[in-house]
Amino acid sequence: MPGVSLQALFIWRCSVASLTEENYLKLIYRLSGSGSQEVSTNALAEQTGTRAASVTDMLRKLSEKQLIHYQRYKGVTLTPQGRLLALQVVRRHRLWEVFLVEKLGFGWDEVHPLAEELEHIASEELVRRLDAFLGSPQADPHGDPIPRADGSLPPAPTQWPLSGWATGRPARVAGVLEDAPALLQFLARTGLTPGSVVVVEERNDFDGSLLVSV
Amino acid sequence: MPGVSLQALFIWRCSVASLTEENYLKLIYRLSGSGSQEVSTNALAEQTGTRAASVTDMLRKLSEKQLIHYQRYKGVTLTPQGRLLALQVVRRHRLWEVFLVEKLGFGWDEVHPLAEELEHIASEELVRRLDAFLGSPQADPHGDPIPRADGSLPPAPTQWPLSGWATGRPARVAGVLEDAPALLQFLARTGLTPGSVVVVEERNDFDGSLLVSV
DNA sequence: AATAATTTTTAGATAAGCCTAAATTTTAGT
DNA sequence: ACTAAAATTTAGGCTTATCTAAAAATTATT
Repeated sequence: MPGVSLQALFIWRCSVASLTEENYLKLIYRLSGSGSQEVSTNALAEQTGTRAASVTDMLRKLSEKQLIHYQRYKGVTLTPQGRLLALQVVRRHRLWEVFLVEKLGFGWDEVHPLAEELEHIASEELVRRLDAFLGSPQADPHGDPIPRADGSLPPAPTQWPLSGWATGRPARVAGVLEDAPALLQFLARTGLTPGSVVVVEERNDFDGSLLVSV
Repeated sequence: MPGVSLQALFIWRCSVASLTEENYLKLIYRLSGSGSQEVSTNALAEQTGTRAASVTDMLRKLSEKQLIHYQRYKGVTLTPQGRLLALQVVRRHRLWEVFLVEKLGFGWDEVHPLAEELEHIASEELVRRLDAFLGSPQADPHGDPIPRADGSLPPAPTQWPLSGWATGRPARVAGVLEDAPALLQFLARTGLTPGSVVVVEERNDFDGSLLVSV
């Protein structure tokens, strides 16, 4: 019987990322526009609420773990492994948001902070069962697509920014790009929720504001 | 208008405990037999999988936060605040276990590790809604009582003779009615001790004997 | 192209939670 | 009661993720 060289074996290290590392990967994914552009150290520092020096430390670490492509002073992008991890975190986040809204009756504008905590529970079995329990939803309560278990994305419904929509022509709200609680609460109060139908009444070009009827 | 002394105002500091601190409080609650006896440093070290020196560090910290009564070399007990925090963690743990079994279809024996993670999400609104969603259960899938939001405990589960229990359905041994030493030794040898979980595999009606797995 | 401004990195420090090794206190055995 | 054993604490270090301050690289301006 011929010997088999152990050098020939490779394994996937699963769940290599700490909670903090997961948050960095998720953020890099978001700021890079789903993975296309490079993300700067300062941009990450601003979004994480930390200092650039701390970000640099973490980037070196993620780079050693082969989760990002990183060269000093040049910004970062995700590797395929890093991208998959980021997408799994996003998947968990959005599934929990569906749960919180559909099953527990939370408002769609209240669930983001809770999902930020729930998303870090990495059990694949849990995610599989949660997904089935919710009926394998394609989008979260904000209208954002939920990545599949393999990291692929369901087709996004075609969407345009409301700022470019013609006045007087009805449009259905597909989602909101920001997740600042104050903004989401304001939108919820005025009825500007995903699925609602709105009409742009006036466009004020001097400051870019819109007068919208729901 | 009469002045109101600020000395008359007391507040609850909410969520004073880190994840690790919560785990210590929960463990002290359990090892103290729901708060009655003192717990030793070594007992905590054994259960947390850490060294006694690390436990001492944490005890000093919890003591400064007024969550435990602690005197060097004398063991610890929970203060009322510490006890309430521990009970809230236990409440969340057991509610999530009900969710995982009843809603996601996990086996009752698979849910503990997941609940260990979910229990640390401290949002009171989340717990309130989860409780309502589950129909305010009184006990978790193992039959353990779920503390109420105010820290009170529902009446302990009623007890039945094992001889009348359905086959295949797990049961927790509550006690033994006889005290013949030979019987108790036999039961101890086979692991049939109070607190152990058993399943009746076969019932032999001809002689009333049971085949039980522990 | 040279310099000023900005961005990013390096160097050295801190707090939480853990460690080992050594000292101390308590408990148990004679 | 006195010593041996066990339990507990103290002292000093390590790692992770953060910080500030200073140095280096890049980008922008003149």
